[in-house]
Amino acid sequence: MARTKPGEQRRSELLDAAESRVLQDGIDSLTVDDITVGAGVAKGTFYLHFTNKDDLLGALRDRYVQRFVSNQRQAAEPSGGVDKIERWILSGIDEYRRDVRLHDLLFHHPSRPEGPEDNPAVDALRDLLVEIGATIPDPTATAVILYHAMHGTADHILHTPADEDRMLAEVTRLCRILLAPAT
Amino acid sequence: MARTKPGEQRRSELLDAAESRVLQDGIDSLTVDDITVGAGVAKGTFYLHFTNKDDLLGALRDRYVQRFVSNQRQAAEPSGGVDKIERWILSGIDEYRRDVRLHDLLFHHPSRPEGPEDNPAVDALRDLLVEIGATIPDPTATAVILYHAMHGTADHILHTPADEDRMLAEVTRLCRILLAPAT
Amino acid sequence: MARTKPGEQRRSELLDAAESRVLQDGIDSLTVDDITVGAGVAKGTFYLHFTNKDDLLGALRDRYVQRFVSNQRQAAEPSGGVDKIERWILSGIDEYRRDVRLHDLLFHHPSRPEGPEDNPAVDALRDLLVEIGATIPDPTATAVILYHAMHGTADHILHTPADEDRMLAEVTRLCRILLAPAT
Amino acid sequence: MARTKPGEQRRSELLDAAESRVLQDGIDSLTVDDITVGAGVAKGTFYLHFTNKDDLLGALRDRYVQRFVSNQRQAAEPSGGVDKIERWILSGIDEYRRDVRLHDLLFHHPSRPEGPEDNPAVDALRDLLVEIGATIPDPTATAVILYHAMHGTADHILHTPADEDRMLAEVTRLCRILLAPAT
DNA sequence: AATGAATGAGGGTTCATTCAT
DNA sequence: CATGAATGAACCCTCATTCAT
Repeated sequence: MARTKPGEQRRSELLDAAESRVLQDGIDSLTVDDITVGAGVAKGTFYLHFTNKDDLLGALRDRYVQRFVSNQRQAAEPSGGVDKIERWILSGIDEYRRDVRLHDLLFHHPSRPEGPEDNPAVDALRDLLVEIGATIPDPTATAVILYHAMHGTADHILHTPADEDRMLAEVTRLCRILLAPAT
Repeated sequence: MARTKPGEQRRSELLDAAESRVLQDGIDSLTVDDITVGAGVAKGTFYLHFTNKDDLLGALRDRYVQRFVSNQRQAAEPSGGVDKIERWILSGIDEYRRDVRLHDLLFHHPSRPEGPEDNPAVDALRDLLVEIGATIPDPTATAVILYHAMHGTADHILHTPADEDRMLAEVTRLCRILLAPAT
Repeated sequence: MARTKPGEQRRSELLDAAESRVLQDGIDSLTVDDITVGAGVAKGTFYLHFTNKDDLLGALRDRYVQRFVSNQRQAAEPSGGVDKIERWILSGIDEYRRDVRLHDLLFHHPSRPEGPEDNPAVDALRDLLVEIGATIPDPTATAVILYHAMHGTADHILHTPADEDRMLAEVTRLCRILLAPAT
Repeated sequence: MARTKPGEQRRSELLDAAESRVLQDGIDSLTVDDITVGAGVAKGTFYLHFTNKDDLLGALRDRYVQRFVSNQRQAAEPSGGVDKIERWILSGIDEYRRDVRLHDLLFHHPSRPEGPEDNPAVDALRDLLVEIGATIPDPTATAVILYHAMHGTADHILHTPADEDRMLAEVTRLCRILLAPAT
């Protein structure tokens, strides 16, 4: 039986198996055994691809962020002006809602290394604000706030799905108000 | 030496010791031994006051929330109108900044029981918005967003202290815009 | 069932169990499980008395040395002059032969911390040489050599028991020659 | 690139790599990976030349002994009489000092198979004693003792370099006294 | 009310060895 | 001859919880 696979694929399969377990039971109960059994390999194989469990968690986080920003970028692409921001925000909320569980599990876990570690999503949003030439005093500050409003909105909708419509409406209002050309 | 103390005091001392260790090293590395040594009691004493470690963590969370809302209420008290909201927000940011580490450690930890579990701070903010008669379409939605903007701002300032002024300015702007009587 | 025992006794029992396993199979195959099973306690109990396996090995070495020098001292006590040295040497050989296996296992093992770490037996021998007023140019150097001659003799007898008599005779000759008042 | 090399050379390179790693970190931490990486070959190649790790360690020991006795023989060659013994001893000390670390690492390690296994160096010394016609009652016994005195002296000088001169003087004295034609 | 010795399940990591290519 | 991905048994150590005193 051909057991050898290209390195990238094995690594991916291990990440997939880990992600799936994390979604089921969280990081704390995640064991290397779980992962390797899930990926159909022996325990030692894990250490051929990751130096230890934290290394894998880091890889999981990187993969998450990469997927996220790439999706969001794609969704906002076609539009322009304030619409672009709105779409970016709304697609972000959408994506968060789909993945928020994984997000929180991965990023609100003590295994995450300390340190500032700036948020690529905030940076992307700031760039977008600049790009559309929004008439705002401080794009960075606005980006931070919008980003957290987006995140909080997604969270809230998850906890209270009934509030979905009103929350989306309010976020939209916030967007328009914050970015409206001051008259 | 009289080693017996009133139950409430022992319990408090254990909570204090635990909180102090959590602030130093996080929850994951917190052991019952740490706590009892910190409180100057034997290991078994812990189980006289808490049924298990998670029970203590829950008590720590309750104490945190109680302190927080009570402080914020006090700070906003004297003012009225939009000022009251602004004060509430700014004092919240202030307090978060002082305690955000403990907050995140306690509330972003997998030991926290799952489930919706509504946020008393958001409720308090909504009540405030209603109380001052803000002319907004959806006080609840606005409260959610303002709350997360507040939290995100505090987080960002912690990571990037240099941004303090601009962030506070932007949050103030947000408050005024969102709550401004629509003209 | 009264499971609690005085600390010193538990510690001793663990040392005994470990020593016994080491004598059977050497240090490399010694596991903490072996030790605790041998001592009739749970695994965790081991770590109540030793910080880790190396710590226990160190304790085993200390105990060995203490026993050794104390026995040797006792054997040499009654005599005086060159006789005292001879007795010390011969009792040392005797004891080595009884314990050489344990000695080598403990002291010729990589787990032993590096570093000079002077040999208490050599020191004791030097003191003895001085005490009896041996007419030798360099008591320290003579002590080193006699000590190793003793050790080597014991080793050789163990490997080749048939040589016992001749080896003891030669060591005795060596003693007398080295310490004889130069004429 | 032509990766194939004559068997003897590959084997030698593997031995060299292993010896070098042993000298740095000891046998316990020596891994087959270390060796093959050090020799610039793949892991599997190791098993083309040695049946397992212990096999390689045995080869390392054999090589060591071969080198040692051949060097010592060469050093003693030119002289005769007691001088020859003295030279043999002193060159032995010299060589031990240079290689004692490797010696101890290789020969005081549990991986060494058990059993009597007589010492070729002692045999060589006994032959030498007989050859020069030393007037001693028991050449074998004397050889054993001299050999261990030599080894112990080398050890001591390594631990306490300051004692070098006095130790060499004492060993010389011992040689002369032990071998001196009894008057 | 308080103690603290004892428990024992649980999991991360290492590494010699194999074997399909 | 040579490769190196894969295997999986083995073992140390942690720590929440119990319970006899």
